[in-house]
Amino acid sequence: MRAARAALGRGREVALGFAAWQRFHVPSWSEMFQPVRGKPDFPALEADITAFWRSASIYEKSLAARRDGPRFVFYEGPPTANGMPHPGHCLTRTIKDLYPRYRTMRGEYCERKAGWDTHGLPVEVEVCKELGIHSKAEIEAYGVEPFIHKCQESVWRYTKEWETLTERIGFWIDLSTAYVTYHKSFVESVWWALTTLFDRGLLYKGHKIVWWWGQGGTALSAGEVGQGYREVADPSVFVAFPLLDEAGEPTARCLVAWTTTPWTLPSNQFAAVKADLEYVVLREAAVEGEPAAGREYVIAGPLAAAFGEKLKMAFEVVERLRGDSLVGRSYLPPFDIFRPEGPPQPAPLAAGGAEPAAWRVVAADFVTTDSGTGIVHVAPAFGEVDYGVLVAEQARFASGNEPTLLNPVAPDGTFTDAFPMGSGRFVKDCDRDITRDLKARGLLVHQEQYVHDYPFCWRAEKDPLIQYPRESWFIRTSRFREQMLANNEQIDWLPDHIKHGRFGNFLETNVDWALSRERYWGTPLPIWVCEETGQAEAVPSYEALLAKPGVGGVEVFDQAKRADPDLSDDLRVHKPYIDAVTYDSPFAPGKRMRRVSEVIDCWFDSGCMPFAQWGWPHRGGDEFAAQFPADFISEAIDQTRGWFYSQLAISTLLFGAGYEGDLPPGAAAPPGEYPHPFKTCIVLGHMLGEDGQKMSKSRRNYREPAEIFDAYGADALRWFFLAGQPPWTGIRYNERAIRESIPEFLLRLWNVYSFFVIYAEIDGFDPAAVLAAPGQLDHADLARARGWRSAAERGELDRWMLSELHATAAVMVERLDAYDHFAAAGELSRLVDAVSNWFVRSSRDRFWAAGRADGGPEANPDKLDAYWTLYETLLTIARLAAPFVPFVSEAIWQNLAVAGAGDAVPESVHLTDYPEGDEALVDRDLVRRMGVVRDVASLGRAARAAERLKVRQPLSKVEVILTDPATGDEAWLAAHAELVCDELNVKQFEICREPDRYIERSVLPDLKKLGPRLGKDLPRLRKALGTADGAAILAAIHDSGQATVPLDGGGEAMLEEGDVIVRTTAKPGWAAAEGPRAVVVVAKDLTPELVAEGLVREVVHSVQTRRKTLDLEFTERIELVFASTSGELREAIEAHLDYVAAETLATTASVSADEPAGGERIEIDGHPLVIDVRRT
RNA sequence: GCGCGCGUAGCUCAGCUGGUUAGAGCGCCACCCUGAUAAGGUGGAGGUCCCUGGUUCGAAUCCAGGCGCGCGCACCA
Repeated sequence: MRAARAALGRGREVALGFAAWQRFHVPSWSEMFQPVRGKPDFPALEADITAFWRSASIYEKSLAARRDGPRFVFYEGPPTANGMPHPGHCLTRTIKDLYPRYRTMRGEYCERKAGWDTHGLPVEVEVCKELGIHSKAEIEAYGVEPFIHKCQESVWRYTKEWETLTERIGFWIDLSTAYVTYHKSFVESVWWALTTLFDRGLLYKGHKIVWWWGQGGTALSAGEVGQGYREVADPSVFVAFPLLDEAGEPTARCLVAWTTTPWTLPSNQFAAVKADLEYVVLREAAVEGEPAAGREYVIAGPLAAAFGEKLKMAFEVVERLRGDSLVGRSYLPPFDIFRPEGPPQPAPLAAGGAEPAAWRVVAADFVTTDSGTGIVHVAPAFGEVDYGVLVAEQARFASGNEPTLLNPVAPDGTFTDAFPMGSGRFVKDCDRDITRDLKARGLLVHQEQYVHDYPFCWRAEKDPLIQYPRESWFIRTSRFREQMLANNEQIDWLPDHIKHGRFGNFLETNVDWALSRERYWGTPLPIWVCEETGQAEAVPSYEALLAKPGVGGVEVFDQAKRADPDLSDDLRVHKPYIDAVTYDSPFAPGKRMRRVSEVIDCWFDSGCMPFAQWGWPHRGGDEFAAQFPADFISEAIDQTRGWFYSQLAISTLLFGAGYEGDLPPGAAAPPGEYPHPFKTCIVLGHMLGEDGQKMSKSRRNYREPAEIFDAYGADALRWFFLAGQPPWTGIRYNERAIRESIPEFLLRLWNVYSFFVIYAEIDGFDPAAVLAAPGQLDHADLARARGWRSAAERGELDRWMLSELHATAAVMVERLDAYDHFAAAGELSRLVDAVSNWFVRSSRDRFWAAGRADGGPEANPDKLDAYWTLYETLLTIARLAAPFVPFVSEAIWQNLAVAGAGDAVPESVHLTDYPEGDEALVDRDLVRRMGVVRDVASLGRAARAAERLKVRQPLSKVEVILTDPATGDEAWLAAHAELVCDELNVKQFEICREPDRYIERSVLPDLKKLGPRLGKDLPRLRKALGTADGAAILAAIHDSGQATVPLDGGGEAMLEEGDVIVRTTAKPGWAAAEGPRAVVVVAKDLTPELVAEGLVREVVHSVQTRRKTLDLEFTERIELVFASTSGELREAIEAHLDYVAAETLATTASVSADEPAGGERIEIDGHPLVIDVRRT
């Protein structure tokens, strides 16, 4: 292929193939560049580029070229492919593409291994929806084996959409070697991690109150619970607990307890008060004509008033008492399902004496007066704190007499027969009946709605979670809190407040990781238990399992495989097959080891990804060693407690001191600065819909990514993400904003590119012809071309452009190295604006000047300079822009570099080195001074506009007054008189000799300087200077070095050089405009000669318009015939006939009073004119 | 409730180590320019810089207290 292309000579054919190019380039007449269409079809262009990258394996080549470079390690946080990708994923994929691309261009070797998160509740729930089932019983009835098969299929449901998106947005990543969390190799790495934790005593089984998903029959981790909070209105009830007298009979005095979970009242075991808090006993005040109500309420003193208001009743306080005086009193619980008949029976305490084991007032520190009544209903089965009360009470009683946990709720979240009223119904659904019953029995003191956030299952959104006592497996992460915090210190977070804010806070409040899930589709917990003794051991791999003595049950999978040869071998390590594998117990002769039934939290899978993606430590030692830790990761903010945490926690626990001893024999130890798994993390904001609300399918407040790609292209979307706002602000996904970002950058760049190609063709500018060794076509490479002149030899405009170019490159590198692509994009945008609106604009004449640009005998050196400058600028911009907008950059590179130089230059812009900027070409003084010229031009246009002097009308003179003559810019500006005259269409440029005619100078104090010195006198000085003669003060400072200003109300202030700022304002009556650096005045007076010239310019403009309507080529010659009844106009045209002909490429031109047959009838400033443009 | 972030033009956002007339882009209006034109230029309209109080000669910027929005946390019993 390479040889074939070389045989074609200078590689004219473009790598994309000509047919593809024709779609966005008009058919060629050229020898150099493919002509560029003025109106690019970006989506079509991108499709062609994508095809080119794929067929030419550009991504693979970009890796191969950097194989020996330093590593840049990137981790792909695995998405789940069982849902459609949405705009948020486009953002992450854009950011994840930008930095690897950039780093690769910088010479680093950046492998990009894709990954898929495949396990867990989301998948199971999806499958259940599909099967129309919900509960675990239904899954069991359907069969675990077919269910698992469904899960495995479901995981790949939208893979195609994901792959399409990935390629379409230009995210370069290796999908073919993607890691998959359900693969055997991945699972075995996770097993190794769990075995290591188990052997170190960090994985334990605990009896705890967990957040429980009743319908799903499993506990959830803190992370999962956090995802499901929702605001709901729950019943809020105030319930009377009558205190018992010595005989065990209820009295009229009642404790008032408050709860938002009436369904926990049947399980009440204690009432808690705060020992040192004051409580009051309230009695309903007597109302005239009615007997005083007999009942008394005990409630915390500070809450009594609010309580009275709620009940809209007047109470009198009959007694005040401290909380500890209530401790030990028995009361009547709201339900008697667990309570024996008769008075409470005391049970012996460990320390001697006796007390009733339950339904007794206890003291507890967690009681507050923030809300409620200061008396807490304690149901140990359904609250972590409540459970703590029970454990503490149990410790007080003599062995065998402890209070037991009372639990009338089954694991599926329904009441058992122990509570007949709710038997078989979900607990929360019984709140209303329970409340009604309490009311009927006179125990309901008050009822209202309480709006608060309550957790629901993050996947089954209608299922509320409940706190529930359960045996569950935990990882002792809380023991590593300090180490995790220390490791966090070493991570660079963007934005940096994440480190000590969200993420740091989350680590501070770390609790043990509730790891196990009583589910089906997940990494099985690799723990086998002796059926006799209950002793357990963990198994680090399938191979280790097979090596166990007397292993059996492996054949279950083999049989299934025979029945279905398509069955994936990866399922060997999954339920239900793995559950069949048992082996001889080392703990009890003749007994078997059986696996526990649980699978694990899928977040643990993804957190193991740094090593599990290679199957380490069982295999992949070299890869892991080279790819840990990551230099860069990026995900959205919801991953703080997800993937960001799981990676850090696992890494900290596993790779802290002494991990080497836990590696299997022969496994490579990981290198690097352990144990933080990533060095830099960009935390992305959440994307919002068009209306600023959360994106939601049902609200239809965003357009599908595919539609955006089809309408505007991937580069437009990428640019919108990268240049629109810093990545961590919540991004409004706004179609209008995406559309509008095109002209301001992509199209502007394209226009310059198109301009260059058009004129390069006309002038025969052909770099490839004069470059023996083009290299990467950077400054040094171009210097070897024939006819090339160094920057020092070129004009100021060229030097200025090159200076801007190289300075911008340097800043962009500096910004991108700091992961600040937003600022880098801003620089790039400014650069493109500078090329388009100053360099090209000011250089037009040079491109249109006589002579060729081909290095031949007719060559015009200045013209050639302009081409070389623009050529270098465009190529460099293509490379600078490549990580941001990879498609357009590639299109420009293909045409400007590959089309001419063929194999002699890198085949793709993404195979070039990122420009770093050549400091030697940067001339900051020139840039500043060019800024002055641009200011003057801009002010001149403003002055014209203010007087309605249109630019086509030539004026005699422009005068400039510089605000600060000391800079020495005067002479420099005078030297650029031609440029200014050109821009402003004036005949003469002058630095004003008598500025006082046009301007006034006033003197302002430099507050920053004088503030600290004068303090309170400052306002008076400002007032004094406001009315003072500025010129006199300036003169005084100039002559004697200081000026004295008298202050109102006495005293004076002394001013020295540098204490004041001079402001220049234009006097009224002149066509003048003022800016911070200069005042520009244009002469308004018109001589007949100037008027005539103005008319001629109008005529030329009309002819050009006519050429355009006739669709003439830029170089096509014409014949011109004018006719006008206006003598003034005829004279003007006649006087400038040569000029008109030259400007309009007319071979002949004539003007007469007689109207010709053809032609267009128009009016020029009130003068009638007929123009006849004829093709030659 | 606690924590993090945010509140500046119609929209999207800069500015915020205190300093003079608070900026940019887009949108809108007017005019201009147009041999790159889905461009470009100049001007204009549009602001209680969320509120209140404090520190200071001076506050969009610092401090305190509110209010509002987004997100996170969770022993709201």
